[in-house]
Amino acid sequence: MTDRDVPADLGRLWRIPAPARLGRPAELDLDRVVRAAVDLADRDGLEGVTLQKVAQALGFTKMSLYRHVGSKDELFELMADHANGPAPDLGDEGGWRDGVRRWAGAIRARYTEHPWLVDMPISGPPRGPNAISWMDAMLRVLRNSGLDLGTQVGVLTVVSGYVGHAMALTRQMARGREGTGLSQVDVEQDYGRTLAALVDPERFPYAAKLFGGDVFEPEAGTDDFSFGLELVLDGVAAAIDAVG
Amino acid sequence: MTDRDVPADLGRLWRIPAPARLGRPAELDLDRVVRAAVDLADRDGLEGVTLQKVAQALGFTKMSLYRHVGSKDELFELMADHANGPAPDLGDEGGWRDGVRRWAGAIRARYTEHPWLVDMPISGPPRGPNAISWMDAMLRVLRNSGLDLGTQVGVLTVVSGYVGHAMALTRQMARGREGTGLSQVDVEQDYGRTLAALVDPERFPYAAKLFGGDVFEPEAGTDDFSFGLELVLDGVAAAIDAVG
DNA sequence: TCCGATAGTGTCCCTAGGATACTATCCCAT
DNA sequence: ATGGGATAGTATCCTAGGGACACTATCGGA
Repeated sequence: MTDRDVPADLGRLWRIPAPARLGRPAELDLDRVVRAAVDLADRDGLEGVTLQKVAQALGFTKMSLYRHVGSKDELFELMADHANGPAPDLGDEGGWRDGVRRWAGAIRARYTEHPWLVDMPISGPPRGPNAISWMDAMLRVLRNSGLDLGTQVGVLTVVSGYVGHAMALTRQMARGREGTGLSQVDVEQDYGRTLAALVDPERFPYAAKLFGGDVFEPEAGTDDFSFGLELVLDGVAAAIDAVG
Repeated sequence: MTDRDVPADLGRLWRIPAPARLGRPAELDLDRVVRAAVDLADRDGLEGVTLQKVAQALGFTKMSLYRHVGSKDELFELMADHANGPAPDLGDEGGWRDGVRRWAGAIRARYTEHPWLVDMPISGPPRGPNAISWMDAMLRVLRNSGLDLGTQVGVLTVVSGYVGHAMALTRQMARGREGTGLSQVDVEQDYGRTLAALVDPERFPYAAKLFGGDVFEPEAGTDDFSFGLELVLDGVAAAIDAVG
């Protein structure tokens, strides 16, 4: 029940204050380290984050960071939780479907602010306080849906998985020809055309039809993100109907 | 239409034979390199794949690999396409829903054979021949669904995203306490209990209810994978109904 | 037979994460 | 006030990885 035997990294994630405060007081603190790392990632991407550079940005040496962070992987987890931030208040208007939509939109906005979040190696189920706050927000939205808790977690998994995956795809599309001044539309077009040259209609008839067609040509691109989200929401609706 | 101006890495992905065959013939070839790398990853995970070790496994020097592979990232892409393998024949029994179910099960099996696939940084939309074959298989399954091509691609995105994300979660759960002889159930239980100590009911009432309850206690664990998949399938069904 | 293209090698460099032993600093009890 | 001990930050070193580059070895064709 208490903080006893919480592993050190979890303690830092939750900012549990160290019990003793003896000796020389720290100039640096965890949040400064994490913030510096997040700033770096915002500018240069996840690859751009090295202990060296983080320390440099703070005016300390690389090794001093290890006083506050157990390893680079731990720093990554801290960065992710920081960048996710606490979930916003989603309000109560419109029932569960609107609520989930708002939840998805809100977390999508975070991904947009911090695109490197999608590059983050998935480090298991949510552990940090902010991750938990997003979880809490979703469970709140679903509280009157009639679904049992386990199922609500299942819905959470599917929805957050969808958002993450959709963002990753968008991101990597945009990243492909990064230096070049090509737009998203250009990249998709280029993608479609290049593959059209490679995909043999004998071998892959259906895919060939896709690349041969104009799906990847500039058009009134229906909002892919919304499409997938509404599809998932329809699935949730079915689950709720089934429970009645 | 021809192979002209296909980038070198794509050419290698599709195994387009080099136009000229002058000079000293190669002892090594792309497939041997890729296979060795995949074997290594199967044994030691993605982290265990270094150019050094791949070369060593083949009895060559590290730098010789660069004759066949442009960079480590390219090797990763080649590995992924190789590990995915060509999609199996999914048959025609049972309509689209059974078909998609089989598709998901089949690709899930590949993830199980090559768990490191989920660690692979998402490198954008499918580019390799095997990735295309999975795409083709899904489009084939959906060919009589009444959905237009763009929507079919949307369904593909959602389904494959779901499978990937679900596998990643499962994997990282299992990975958490790897050396320890704990079972999946133990890990989930430990996770739930640890977080129960951290999640304050005032701050996160709904999440606290979750961790305070017995959702993460050993029980007849409903199959999480199937649950999410059926939810997604219900969403697809709704999309198909909407089109009529 | 030898020229030139290609395959594979040896060596070097840079960067990264991290271990370890050190010095500097400050609180607290005497 | 003061010195001992705990803590913060530093200097130095190591290992490993990716990759550049110049080199040698080996073959096919004119």
